[in-house]
Amino acid sequence: MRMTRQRQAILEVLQATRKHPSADAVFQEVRRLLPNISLATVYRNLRQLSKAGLAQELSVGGSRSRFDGDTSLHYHVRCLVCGRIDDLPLPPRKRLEGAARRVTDFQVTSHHVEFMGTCPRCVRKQRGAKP
Amino acid sequence: MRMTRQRQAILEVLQATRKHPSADAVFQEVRRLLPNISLATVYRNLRQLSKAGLAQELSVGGSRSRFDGDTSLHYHVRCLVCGRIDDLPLPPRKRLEGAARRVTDFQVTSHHVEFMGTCPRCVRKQRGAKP
DNA sequence: TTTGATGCAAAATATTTGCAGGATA
DNA sequence: TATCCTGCAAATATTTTGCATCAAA
Repeated sequence: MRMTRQRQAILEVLQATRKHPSADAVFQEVRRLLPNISLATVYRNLRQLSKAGLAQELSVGGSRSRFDGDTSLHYHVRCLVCGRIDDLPLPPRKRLEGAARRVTDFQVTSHHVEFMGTCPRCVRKQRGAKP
Repeated sequence: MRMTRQRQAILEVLQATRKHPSADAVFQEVRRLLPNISLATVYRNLRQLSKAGLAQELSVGGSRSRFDGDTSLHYHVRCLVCGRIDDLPLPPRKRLEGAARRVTDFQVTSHHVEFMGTCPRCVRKQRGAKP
């Protein structure tokens, strides 16, 4: 991966803030250093940097919302290959919220845990595809 | 809230599946019952049902991705009022992944915890706005 | 009846892609 | 120099909104 001025600048902006900016917010900030940079470049680099492990995308799983008719507190697993989401029959760790309250001044009212990995179907596909 | 045929149908679809469908997937499904329903109605209802506690939106926090220059495993708190996201200095519960593996056939490789609530600034605003 | 809800189309937002030219290793 | 990368514009994708009309309570 080439370290272009644009990529460099995006990475710097990302590492200099604690604000978890959106792509557009990164764009606005980087623009102050490189006024000609384009939003497309920011998008491309955010994705590439995330893939390379130099940044991370929050609430992974793409841009579309997913809905659940089960409103009880329960956790999810998401397949990083195909996007499939399953429920996880795991008792919720309500006590995590207590731990969170001790280290933040937010009023914490709920939490959610998402596990990530590969679903059985995609595991099989990957195994079959390699040889 | 009026229980229209559309709302009824959307709710039924949502409760009949374990697939955590996107808005469009719900639309396609509901269409089989009510061929004239519009996508806008589905969106409006998904939002309203979620607000009413009859459904829930996964990976809450809106439609835009957020990025983080800190790639270490750490948790986040999100303000449900203004969208602000803070890091949480909480030691990651790596052992959660073991618990997850015991109840799913996904290959679990990582996890993320997001707490939700209200940030101090919005708490103050709400207090000031009431009287 | 009253008023919230719908369908349609258009607008607003968010993200991705094709392509010709430019910069990095 | 060989590619990978960029900027621009156009294409997609996703979600929201205005408005006249409809239907639930």
